Amino acid sequence: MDPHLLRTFVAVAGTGSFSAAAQELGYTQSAVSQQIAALESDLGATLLHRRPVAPTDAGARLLEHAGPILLRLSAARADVARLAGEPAATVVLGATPCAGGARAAAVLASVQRAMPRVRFTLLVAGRAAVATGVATGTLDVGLVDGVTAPSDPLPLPDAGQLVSSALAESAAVAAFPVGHPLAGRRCIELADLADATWIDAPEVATPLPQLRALAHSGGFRDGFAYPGTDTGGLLELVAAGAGLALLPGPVTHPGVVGVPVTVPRLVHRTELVHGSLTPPARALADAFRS
Amino acid sequence: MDPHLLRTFVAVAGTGSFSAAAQELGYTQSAVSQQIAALESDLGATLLHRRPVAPTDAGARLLEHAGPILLRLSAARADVARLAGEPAATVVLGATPCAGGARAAAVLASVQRAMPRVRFTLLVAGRAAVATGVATGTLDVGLVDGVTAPSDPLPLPDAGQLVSSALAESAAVAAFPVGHPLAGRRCIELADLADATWIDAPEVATPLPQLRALAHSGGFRDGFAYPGTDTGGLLELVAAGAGLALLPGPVTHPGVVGVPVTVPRLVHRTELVHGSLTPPARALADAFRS
DNA sequence: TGATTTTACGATGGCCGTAATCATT
DNA sequence: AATGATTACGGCCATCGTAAAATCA
Repeated sequence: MDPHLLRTFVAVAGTGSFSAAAQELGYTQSAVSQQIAALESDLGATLLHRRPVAPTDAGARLLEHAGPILLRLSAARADVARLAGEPAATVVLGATPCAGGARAAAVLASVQRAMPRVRFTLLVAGRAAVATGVATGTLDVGLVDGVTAPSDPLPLPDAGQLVSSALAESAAVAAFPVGHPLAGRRCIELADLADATWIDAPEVATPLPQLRALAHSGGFRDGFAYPGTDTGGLLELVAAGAGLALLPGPVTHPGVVGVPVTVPRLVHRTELVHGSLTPPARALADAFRS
Repeated sequence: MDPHLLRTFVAVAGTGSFSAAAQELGYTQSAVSQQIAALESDLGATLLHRRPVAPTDAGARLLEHAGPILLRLSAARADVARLAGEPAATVVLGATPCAGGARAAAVLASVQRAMPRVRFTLLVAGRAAVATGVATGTLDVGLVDGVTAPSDPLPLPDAGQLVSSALAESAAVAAFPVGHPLAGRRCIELADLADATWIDAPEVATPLPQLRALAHSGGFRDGFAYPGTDTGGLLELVAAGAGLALLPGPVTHPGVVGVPVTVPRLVHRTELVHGSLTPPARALADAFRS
């Protein structure tokens, strides 16, 4: 199972086309066809239905493994490179929208002042992008926020020895439109909200699948998807009655009421996450922790 | 980073010799040398010191990744094979020594009676062996026991979607030789034992590194190592004053006193663990859970 | 019929083994 | 010296690209 074959397999499964995958990877259609054939013969199973091309059961199962394997592979490469290469003259901090606030900017600026020779950069991206970026070495340090139970860490993709430490916690708040029957409550149980319609805003609120996991429930019907990274825009949708959302911290938006979730007690936590650190990156991480 | 190269790298690092690794893998010394050279040139870092051959810092880091990657790779292969291959006529149950007790045998026998066409087998092995066996498909179902906090699952090597569910829990008990100053206590805090000498018996008691993690302490000095799988033998050592041990359940052995650990509250739990299940393996798993 | 995957085939490159060389104890 | 890693070299196999054939919509 050559990683190359794995990579073209996920490309083919992702694009749903041999030719598109070939173009994406800089191969010939023929080469892709041969690679898939080789992989299938190696594993002794057909991985893809052709015309239309879609993963078989076995292929779908392989896909679940392929992503993490490829991720870990590049994490290993980046990890070794960081340890063996010359000391990097640049440090990139990745942050999710909510985590990369004023404090992040201030810390970054102060460390930059202390080490003028090193170039510090801030890069805002989604949760998954920050986590994989840190794992693969694209980012030196990550700031990730999300909602969990107080004793549990934030769920991160497995890419080896990622260190994460909590920086701050605040209450997790469910956002209702005014006039919603539950909007008057002082506090609320998550289970009561399983039947409501929710907005799936994975970048700025809590991803729905995670919400279902936290509540041990299959509910939480999703209405709109909100791929944006702007809290205000999401709250507009909530005010308009498009659905509920589980957000960090207090909600102050016309037409929206925030109620803290008490059972299970949920917190919005921002965590600092990193792999092995170059010296300047270590300085940045230490600055955040102090 | 071809998995082949990774595999020979861990073999070389493990044996501490190019020639030994070559023999182990069925290669020539020359081939191994070339593979290591290729890997080092690919990663742009020297991974091994030569003469004596020992991993460099970068090599050690790579080793931390290589194991899980290789494990996951074979897990993927096994997973696909199980899903695509013909229905297996044999089911292998792996169990750690403490977990594979009378109940395991009884359940196995009853399922065997119900499905005479399928061959059910019990295989007793260490924790790690059972877990990796389940992950790589060598074992269909695993029974693993160990000590943790009540709310935490047992730590398992990451090999994808392993399902684990608790079967039974009992108190975790620290074993003292009679006459030990703490042996008279009704209950005990783990932190009080950090300065004591412990026997490292990873197969039958709690591995010391895990103990340190549970107590958030660097203590727990290790005296003897006890690689065996026999509780009686370990308790002989305890009685002789060789050190303490953290064990499942009540201790009844001459010269040894057991005291339950209360802070943090620790339990000895046996978990049922499996990946995807063939139908007969599913029957076995269901029998255990009911 | 047309788009798309598969097969055929020749060329290139990679990898292993044999054997000679080099280095360290 | 002797053990053990590296380098040199030749042969084999794998994989890619070009191009023709086959297959499904």
